[in-house]
Amino acid sequence: MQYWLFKSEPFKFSWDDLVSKGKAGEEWDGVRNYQARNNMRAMKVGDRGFFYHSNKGLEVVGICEVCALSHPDSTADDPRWDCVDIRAIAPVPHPVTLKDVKANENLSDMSLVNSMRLSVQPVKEEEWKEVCRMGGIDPLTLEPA
DNA sequence: GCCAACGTTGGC
DNA sequence: GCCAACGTTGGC
Repeated sequence: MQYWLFKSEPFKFSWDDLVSKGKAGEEWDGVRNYQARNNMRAMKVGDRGFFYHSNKGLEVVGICEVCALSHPDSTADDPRWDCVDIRAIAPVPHPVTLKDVKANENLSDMSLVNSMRLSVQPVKEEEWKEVCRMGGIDPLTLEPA
């Protein structure tokens, strides 16, 4: 399994919006950046991702799961844009802020810090565990820890 | 709301 | 294929 991070501006599409979509999840459309698209093309069903609120909040608020492989973005009129579908699987009990991430030396290589503008990012397994720990969630059971 | 960073576009 | 202009992202 691989790990990822999805950024969204909460006033456009928030964690609560994703939760309200339930098991069916939501097409992660609108991405018009090659690197982000390539990341989505590399995803497999069952891969997990952090859901991060950009602009407002600036924190990891939930954990989601890829529930459909990349496919053409239904909102794009250009066939080069693909996207996956994701669904919410667990909230993060104590949202992990960008400030917290920046302050943690173990996370100094995270894309969130170094590739600020990339909206769909890979997350290393150690980073995944560390952010889960900070957020008070067990990375295996997804129960509060 | 500002502006730095950075990706994309398009003229040459 | 270079690079200036431009648009967008996203933290502050």
